[in-house]
Amino acid sequence: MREEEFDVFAQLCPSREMFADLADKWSMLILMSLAACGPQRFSELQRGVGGVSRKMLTQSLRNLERSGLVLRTVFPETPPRVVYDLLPLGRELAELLSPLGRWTEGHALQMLAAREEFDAAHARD
Amino acid sequence: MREEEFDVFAQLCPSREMFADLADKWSMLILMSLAACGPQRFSELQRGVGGVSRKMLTQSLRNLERSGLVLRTVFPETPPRVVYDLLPLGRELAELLSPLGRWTEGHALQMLAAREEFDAAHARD
DNA sequence: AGACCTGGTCTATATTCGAGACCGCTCGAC
DNA sequence: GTCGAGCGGTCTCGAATATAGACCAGGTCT
Repeated sequence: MREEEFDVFAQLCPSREMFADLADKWSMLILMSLAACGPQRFSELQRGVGGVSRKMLTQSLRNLERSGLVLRTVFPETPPRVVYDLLPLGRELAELLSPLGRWTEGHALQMLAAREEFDAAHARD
Repeated sequence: MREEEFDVFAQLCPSREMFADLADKWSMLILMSLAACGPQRFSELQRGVGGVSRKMLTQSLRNLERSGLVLRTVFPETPPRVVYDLLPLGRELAELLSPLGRWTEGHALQMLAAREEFDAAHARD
């Protein structure tokens, strides 16, 4: 029993909603950065994940925090420090995500070549 | 040598551009569907990937085709059939993606619970 | 004192998405 | 033969979303 309970391919399945939230450029890069560089504060993450705006960083982090993947800790020093770290659930996920990043880096050239070929073939129309 | 050549975290790196294209709900689900159910025609994919519009399906498939991940074949029968299948590059990627889908299905409940807890904690403000 | 870093929020604009109409073609039912 | 449906798309429109950048109240550095 409980096989087939959840299905990411089904539009109305809760797991699909979760998948749609996680299958996002910034969320994935944030988790990968936390996995690769350890706990980081807000501005470290912003520098680590090149090109992310403060708004999207805040938004994605809140989402990850809400889903129990990331822990946000405020150290009440002066000035206060805010540090983000992976929770066990987030670490599990990040371990599936990191290979994806490495694969992309390793195959970027092949994909770029395919794109040029495709574009050349379709320019002749 | 050639270590550090590509870096998905760098905003201007070609691999990051590729990553941004692939780290997309529909592209990932399409690759996963092709990996799980084998070659499929356009309308089969549309039914398989619940909730995708024809527009986004076309767009994502073109993108995957352009990057050399997916092969589009038109069988000149009457009426013509259009079949999409994974190329080796796409199959490699799909093999990293599928675990992600299964993980999401397996941990959806935990994440939903975390969300409820988070929302409850922040409603008391 | 003036400039910068911190962790954000807010707004205005640009981009993207989803819903649905439309298309020409072919098939099966009536 | 004609009505409706399925095929593989394209086009358009309004709504949702992303990006860029200003702003903020503190504290630190020079």
